[in-house]
Amino acid sequence: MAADHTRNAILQAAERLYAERGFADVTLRDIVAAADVNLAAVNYHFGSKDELIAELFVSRSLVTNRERLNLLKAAEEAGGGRAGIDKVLRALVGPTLRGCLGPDKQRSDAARFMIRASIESVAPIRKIKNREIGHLRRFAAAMQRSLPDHAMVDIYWGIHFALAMAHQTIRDSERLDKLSEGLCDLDDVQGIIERIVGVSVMALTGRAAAKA
Amino acid sequence: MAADHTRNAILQAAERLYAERGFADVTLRDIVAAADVNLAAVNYHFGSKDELIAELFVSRSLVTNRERLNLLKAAEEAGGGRAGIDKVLRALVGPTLRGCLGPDKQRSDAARFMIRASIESVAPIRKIKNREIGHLRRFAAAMQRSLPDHAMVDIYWGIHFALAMAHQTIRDSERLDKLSEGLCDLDDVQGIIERIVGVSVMALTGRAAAKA
DNA sequence: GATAGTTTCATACAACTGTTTGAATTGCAA
DNA sequence: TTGCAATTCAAACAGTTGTATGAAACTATC
Repeated sequence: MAADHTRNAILQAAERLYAERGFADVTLRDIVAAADVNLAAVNYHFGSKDELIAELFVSRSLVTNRERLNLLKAAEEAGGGRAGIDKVLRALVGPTLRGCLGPDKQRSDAARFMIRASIESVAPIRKIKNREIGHLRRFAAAMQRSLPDHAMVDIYWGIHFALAMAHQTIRDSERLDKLSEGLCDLDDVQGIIERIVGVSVMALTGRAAAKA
Repeated sequence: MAADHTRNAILQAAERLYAERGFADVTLRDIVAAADVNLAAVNYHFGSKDELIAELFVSRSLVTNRERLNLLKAAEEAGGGRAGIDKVLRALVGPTLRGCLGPDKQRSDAARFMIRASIESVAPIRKIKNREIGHLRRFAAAMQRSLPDHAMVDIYWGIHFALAMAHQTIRDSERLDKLSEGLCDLDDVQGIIERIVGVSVMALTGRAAAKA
């Protein structure tokens, strides 16, 4: 249908503008101007501004979550139902980091949008984030299979810390870059992933991780 | 002066309201109503809404930063100019965590305000945060004295990860609580500090930390 | 107790926001 | 072509926001 054209133009323009300028100072009028559609089109196609934002965020989250679970599944199948803890953690933090870090120039609107979403915490997105707990539980279960004699409480703290490091690196890569005067190479995504996985494995097991 | 009364009433009301409801949906009119002063008083005493927010944030930050540096200084003096890495890290993450975690009921408006400030990222605060790098460098220097044969790049990553864990625990304690179904005790502030310090020390040295 | 400076107040302002409306247009099926 | 639904459009709406104004009420000094 031709109507999809308008819908997609709005989604694409919104994602780009939010990625570039943040949620706070992008108005519907900015979006419709960029998408070259009428102001009323947003409410017609999405119901409200918040639903537009939510749809953007949900669709992007689904992609990341699917990738995470695929990696986890692959790792567990390769290990006969049990994956090494480093592999589980790599499946947890890898997709997001790969999506959101790396050289600025090649960062997609989608990636920058998700970075904004994690920095700015706007109402419609905040509500959705609360539903991601079910997703994390599957990683908790996998980690328990990987470390059968660990207490669950330590596993939860392990997930929490791993996500904290990944998240903060995405959120505030600028501060680390300034603080270290460029010493910390934020374009070396694979190196960062290994660093975070390494620390997380040590946090959980008290000893160094296997190399990737 | 009697004029200070109005100023302080505004500051106090603003802090309480921002702490309770966040920056997004507290207006100047809410603040002046709670402070029982005239609408124009905010612009008269602070210049603008943003300057009011900035003043609140700066004054609260100064308190935390001073406490951090006092702890660091004390630890270094006790160690003859060099503090154990665990003590440096405890000085870095302890004050914020003690201020912002612990049982809800006893959390002050100031603490909840700072939590909001870290979650919601509003423009006037974002600008100020960029100036905190000088403060962090003093911790980097102390860590270098503590671990003289470590590369600076690892020390920067250590600071980054330690702050990441502390910050995320404050930001998203709710998610961890839900995920772990209460298993992770977020009221045990000292326990959390030791957990974060422990992981950070391991991340830096590859071995377990000394007990507090 | 008059005066000058500070502080308060009610009110208006100007701009911007997301949303709604109802008519015009388009696309498609019969 | 006709009829009907889906879509687009310009315009207005209703509400909110932070800020400015100028007069009034204070306060302290001489």
